[in-house]
Amino acid sequence: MSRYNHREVEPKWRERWTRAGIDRALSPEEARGKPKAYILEMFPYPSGRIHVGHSRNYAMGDVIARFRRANGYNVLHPMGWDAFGLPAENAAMEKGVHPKNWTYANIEAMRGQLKLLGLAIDWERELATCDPSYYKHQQTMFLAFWKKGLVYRKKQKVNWDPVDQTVLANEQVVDGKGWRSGAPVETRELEQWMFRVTAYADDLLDAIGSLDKWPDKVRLMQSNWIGKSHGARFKFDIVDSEAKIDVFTTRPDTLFGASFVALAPDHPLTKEIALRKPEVAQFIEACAHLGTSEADIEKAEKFGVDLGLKVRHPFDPSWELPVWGANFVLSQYGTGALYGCPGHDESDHAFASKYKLPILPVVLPPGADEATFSVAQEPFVGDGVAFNSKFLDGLPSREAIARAIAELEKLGAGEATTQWRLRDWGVSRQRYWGCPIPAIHCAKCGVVPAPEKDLPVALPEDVKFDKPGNPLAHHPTWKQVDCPQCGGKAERETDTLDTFVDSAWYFARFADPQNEARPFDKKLANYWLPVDQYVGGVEHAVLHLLYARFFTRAMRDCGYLDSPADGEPFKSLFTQGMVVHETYKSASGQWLLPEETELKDGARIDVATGQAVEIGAIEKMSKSKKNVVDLDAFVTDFGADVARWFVLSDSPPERDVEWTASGVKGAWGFVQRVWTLVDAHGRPAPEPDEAAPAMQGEAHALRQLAHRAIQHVTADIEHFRFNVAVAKCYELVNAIAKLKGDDEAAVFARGEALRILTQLISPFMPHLAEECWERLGFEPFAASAPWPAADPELAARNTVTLPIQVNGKKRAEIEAAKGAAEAEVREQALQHPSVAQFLAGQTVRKVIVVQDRIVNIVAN
RNA sequence: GCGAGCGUGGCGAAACUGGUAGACGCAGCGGACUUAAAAUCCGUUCGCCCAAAAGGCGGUGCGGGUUCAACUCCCGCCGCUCGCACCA
Repeated sequence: MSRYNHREVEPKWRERWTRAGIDRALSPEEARGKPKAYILEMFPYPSGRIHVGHSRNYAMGDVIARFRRANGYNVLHPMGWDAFGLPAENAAMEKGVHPKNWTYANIEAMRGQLKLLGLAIDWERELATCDPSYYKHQQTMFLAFWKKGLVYRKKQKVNWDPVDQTVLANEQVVDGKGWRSGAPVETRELEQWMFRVTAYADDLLDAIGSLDKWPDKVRLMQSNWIGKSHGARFKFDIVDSEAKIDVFTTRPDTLFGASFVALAPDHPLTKEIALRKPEVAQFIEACAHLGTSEADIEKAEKFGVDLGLKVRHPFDPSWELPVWGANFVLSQYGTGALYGCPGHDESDHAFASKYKLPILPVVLPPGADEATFSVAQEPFVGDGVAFNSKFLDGLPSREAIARAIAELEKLGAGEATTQWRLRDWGVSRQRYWGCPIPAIHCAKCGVVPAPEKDLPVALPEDVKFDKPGNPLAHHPTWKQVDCPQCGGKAERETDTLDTFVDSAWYFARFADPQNEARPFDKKLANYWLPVDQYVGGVEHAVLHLLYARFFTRAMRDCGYLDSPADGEPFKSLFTQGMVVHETYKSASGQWLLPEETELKDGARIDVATGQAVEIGAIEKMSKSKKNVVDLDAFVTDFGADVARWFVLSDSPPERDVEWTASGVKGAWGFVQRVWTLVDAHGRPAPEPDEAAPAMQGEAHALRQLAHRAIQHVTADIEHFRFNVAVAKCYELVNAIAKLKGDDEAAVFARGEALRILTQLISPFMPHLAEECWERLGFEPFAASAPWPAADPELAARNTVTLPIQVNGKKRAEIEAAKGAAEAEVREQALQHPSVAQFLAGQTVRKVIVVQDRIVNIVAN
């Protein structure tokens, strides 16, 4: 009897796998007709070290990758590093390390840690986005996009992060704060590089419908983000002026309920009037001081100022409406101006109530009475029937909208339009540690592309981080260059690309990561894409996934790839839950690592001081709260398999799992138990196709259970029900342990069950599986063995236990042949003694027999 | 405010298209082995009634409904989580 020693076993098998090269993805030619499966986990940012919390994401992808491989797929399961980004520069400033050295040292450390997990990854395809051999191609594509009109420059108000000293995309502003720094965002006007994401707005929205293997939640979030609304855009003529005010509305049917027009504080007209009207200038000033955080918005009252202008109603030139500046009008949405219809819009109602503007009802809710219906207290925002609206009267809202638009078009005042919430993606970042934008500014020629032969435009390495701002711009010589057009003195663009650009196409690069001439070979990309299974956190539901969808379309339209033709990079997406852990705080208020505490007499104490520890919320493992469990130490103590098994076993994969000592203990115990059983069996297991000796009783029952387990676990892995698959494995182990005896039948059944168990746990605990595989007399690898096939006859049930209910309450059980005739089952049920007892003195009204399921007798 | 999801034992959770609620794990309890502990193994565990067994009653956040049958479907509440946030 030998105890399972993971410290020897795990490294041994990893070494053998590597030597045999079993994790290498085959070329399309080598694959010879095998179907392909591209399994990918969102690649990590090399922040320093990996903790067990990170492992869940990779463990899930690895289960799928190994499962697909066992099922005969040519699997691509690569790993890379999202390696550009601010933390490297912060480290440079804090510790004086060069971002490059810091990043590569982290990659080195994290690669070693990831390898400890025994992931079936094709490491030959590893890439880092900060490597010039990677970003060179990104620059090439940037130029191609530029040529195609998908890249442009625009002077724009931008979100400026005062702490990180850089521009942020709208998507990176969370509650008015920088997503990374947490500092309140300011606005600045800057010349920006933009990606024309809106060129694909319609397609990006429509295609969401075809992403049936994405979580509904993510699809909804993307739809909302893109935010398409249909409506009308039209002009109001300003009284005593040639000028007009352009507005957007989704409800032109309520035009006869208009009582004012409102402009955004930074609308050009508002600003113009502010020059001569101090109260308007004051209003603008007041708006600028309003915070944009959640709390601020909630308590921000609507306010405005009368601009002193009048406009004519498009349907009735004699009807004049006042023009106001209002704080609730957004300059970035629509035209930055709207007409207020207080009767049928919440904001307009609040505004009109405050400033005593007319509130007119023009839409009658279904069932309401025209004579008594009022909107004085509450606006009605739903659909109904137009009234008080001249030629619209009597039309249902939908028709009234169409009719109103037709009228606006006839008058030449406006037209139907579509409005998007989605805006183009500003990608300029005033940082050093990012992909340089391959453009040159020439005083004579303007902004010109860097010549393709000069790519990559590489980052200089001799940079200083001694002052705030962009070190590239401060570099003494780097930006000096000759204009490729006129040959005169010119300057390089010093902005770098948002790191979300790097991650918007890395999955395509994995198809052909060593290609020097091109981003990737078209044929290879066509072969591997789309990613069949993508696994990552929900936090990327909008940003990364939207950008990747945009990029794939842009790459397709610039001729880099043909497939996926629909431009969808990720066929199936799974968003996994986090690993959470209790947080601990010392008496002095410092966060403590779990290992800095211990349980003593049921209370948790600080090891250093012996004082009680304050136990905080159970949160996502994070460095800042120190509620992390280091991977290396854990693997040394318990092994990678225990970590993998545990993070997949306790909770459904989409839900968070709490890392607990007892859970670890359970997984550890299971590993030992499996090994003990295999080891104790002490002889080779039968080959999968070996004929079984005749048997009945417990041995036969074990065979049945094992073959059913194959069916269950197979379906569970397919459907991402890892926790249920794990439970089935426990069940199988319990059954194997129960079967005693050393006769031929028992030995066969046990050996077969152990072989099946080994194969079923192999995607989850690959090291243990190999050790068992070898002990059972197989070679070379459990990891390369075909997935076990269930014998349909064994897995099938020939008898079923049927519950018998009387009036919906279970009273008895009977054994019946599977598929037994209804009449037979019915008789058996009615005659059952405990059923008869309940039927005494009652009349049977009805007997419901659901085949192989249940019998219900209705009596009274 | 709008939208989505969730709510099941002491805990994490199972339950396929409505068909035996609580699989499996943790913790607990009892036992075996041990001088003892750890480890391991075996048994047991939703609550209530009954001395116990047999058995019965109740039970999936709350209140109603549909159905022979509801964790599952419908209506109305309550609570939690996430996303969006003055989008005209």
